[in-house]
Amino acid sequence: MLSERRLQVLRAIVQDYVGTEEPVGSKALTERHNLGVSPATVRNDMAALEDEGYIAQPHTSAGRIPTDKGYRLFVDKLAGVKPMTAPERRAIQNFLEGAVDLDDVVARTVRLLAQLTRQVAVVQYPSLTRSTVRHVELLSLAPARVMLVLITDTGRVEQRMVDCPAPFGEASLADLRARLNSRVAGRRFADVPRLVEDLPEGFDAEDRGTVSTVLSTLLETLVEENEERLMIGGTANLTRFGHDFPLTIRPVLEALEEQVVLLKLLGEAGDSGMTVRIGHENAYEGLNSTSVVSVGYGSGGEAVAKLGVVGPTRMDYPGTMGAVRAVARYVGQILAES
Amino acid sequence: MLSERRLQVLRAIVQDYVGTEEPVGSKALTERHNLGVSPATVRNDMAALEDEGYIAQPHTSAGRIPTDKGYRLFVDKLAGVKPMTAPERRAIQNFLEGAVDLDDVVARTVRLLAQLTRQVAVVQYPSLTRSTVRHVELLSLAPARVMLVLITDTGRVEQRMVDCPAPFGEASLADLRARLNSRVAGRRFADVPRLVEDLPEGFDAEDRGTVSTVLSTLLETLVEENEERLMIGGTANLTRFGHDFPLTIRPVLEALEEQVVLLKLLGEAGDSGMTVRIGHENAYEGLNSTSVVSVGYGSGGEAVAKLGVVGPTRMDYPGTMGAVRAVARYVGQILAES
DNA sequence: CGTTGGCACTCGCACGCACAGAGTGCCAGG
DNA sequence: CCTGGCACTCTGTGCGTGCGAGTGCCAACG
Repeated sequence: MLSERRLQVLRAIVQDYVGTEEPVGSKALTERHNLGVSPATVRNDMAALEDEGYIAQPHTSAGRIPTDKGYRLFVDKLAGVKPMTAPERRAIQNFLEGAVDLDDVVARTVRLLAQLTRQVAVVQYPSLTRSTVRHVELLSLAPARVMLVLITDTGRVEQRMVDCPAPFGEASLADLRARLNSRVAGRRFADVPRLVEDLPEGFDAEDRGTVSTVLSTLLETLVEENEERLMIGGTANLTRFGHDFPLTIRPVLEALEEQVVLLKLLGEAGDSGMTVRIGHENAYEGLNSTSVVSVGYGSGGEAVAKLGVVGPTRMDYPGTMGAVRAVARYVGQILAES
Repeated sequence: MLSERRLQVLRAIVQDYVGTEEPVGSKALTERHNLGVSPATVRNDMAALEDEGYIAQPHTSAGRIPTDKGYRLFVDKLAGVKPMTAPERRAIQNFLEGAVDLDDVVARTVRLLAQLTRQVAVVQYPSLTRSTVRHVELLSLAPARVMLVLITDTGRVEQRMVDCPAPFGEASLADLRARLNSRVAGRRFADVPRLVEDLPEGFDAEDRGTVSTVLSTLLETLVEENEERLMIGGTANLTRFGHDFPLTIRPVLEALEEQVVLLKLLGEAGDSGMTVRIGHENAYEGLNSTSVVSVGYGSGGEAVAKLGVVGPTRMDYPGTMGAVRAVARYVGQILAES
């Protein structure tokens, strides 16, 4: 177990390194933080910290920089979440309240997060799984062609074409529309399959095929759209990454283009509370020199999607976590209102 | 006017520089291209080309590199469009045909373009202005709350909430839905305002306010959605930009995040045929060291939107133009089929 | 007059080297 | 356990040098 002072030294190292981006030495430490001990003592502590794997030196006789393990300890034990100031909170709220629709909410959230944290922001669209159906609309475009429109309680709209096995009259269509909505409106997506299971039985034999086709398309939509979409922004902040550009930045850009990777990244994060994944804790190799701070957000008490930021492991964790948490909270409010 | 040989020299310089990324000298030129003259002669020609502003030297006694003006001449007079090979064309077609909906078509197009050109791809969603209305759907969510869903012939769906000034019965809603669709279904967006102008007159006084509100929301949607959206991809290719990273890449990333800038960029390009904007020809300052190759694409004969790539001025123009043209052509086909 | 070979000149760049500065590890003493 | 001192190890930087690529100019040639 590390002594109290050694933890303080680690904290000081992380703070200084995040600020200066340069390896920090024993002398500089004692000058900038009044630890009450001499550089020599700090050197001993640093040697111990290095033995434990919390810090490392890039080359012999250079200062120390935190390792992933060091950051981990810092985040878990040494740093709190820095709350936003009142003016900042007000600014966030104002900015988000200007949104006109769901797309706009997401877009504004991305901009906001990127600006506050000066890093790359990632925001997942509110998930369908936990959402409820507001309305299902069926439109006849041709005798054997129906358009299915699904409207969710988060204001999202999905549409699908359905090619029917047989012509389908307007009357039958209206009938189906009515029965379908009476069963699923207001219900959770997860419950829909069970609720519509026996629906075809109420129809004439000739229409039954079409009804089944429409229903299976609906179910498909529910599942498929679970492969959720997301929006990213603030990629220009990647230029503040480090000195050795191309090599560091390229894999990150590639990861950001792969929605699958990002979704997995967010998905792996815990469902409740804020998650911080540091460096090699990220499964995806390209993100080994980045940290991901993510948190769930949602309209009610429970989370329907996640948002977060991707930045260098050398980041201001307390500040970033504060910003992420605050934004998530206010987005939740906005979604609940609309 | 430049002699034939001098143009050949310019062409050779551009080709070599694009390939090697290094200033090209007179000796190397005569070796790699058999111009039939000696280095000394080429030197004279190069001096002349430099006087005219087509090429420049980074520092005294280095080779020459093309200027924006040089690239311009190259593109206009010296280079054709390199057609895609048959296998490439087949690959493009296969890849695009796998798309399941409009979003997917656009997403695939972006990926494809980025991969083919190894540059940043930008694809505009098919524009609404020139599209036609397939269907307008009205849904009653609450007594005084209607949801308006607009479906276009390109398969795009837009929805809007409408708060009615007075409760609006199901019967009136069905009536409005029917009349509205009989007037606008299949018509061009541009014609819609004229077509619905006198629609409120056919309704009871108590409903007239609501009808007007719905109609004006519809018109708003048509206009607003003209601020079209776009999708970008292949940003990882920015890492192949040049040697002096952060400075070059940052403004480009910033520009790419500003949809407004990109839309303006595409909008400024000519409506028909391919447009190439080189370096300082781009109005936006951040893109002064990039070239933009864009072209319109559309489902019928006429263009409904644009797509293109953004890359360093030092790019393979014939190849890039070939890829852009081919992709635009096949996307048009796909859109026409669906 | 255009083309050519020759020649002197100019830079940028890589290399070697020495030096200062920062930081460490270790040790002996308080 | 803390502290001051000391020797050691690196890296980054500045400077001088030599090399090579490339240019511009000029005189000669067809």
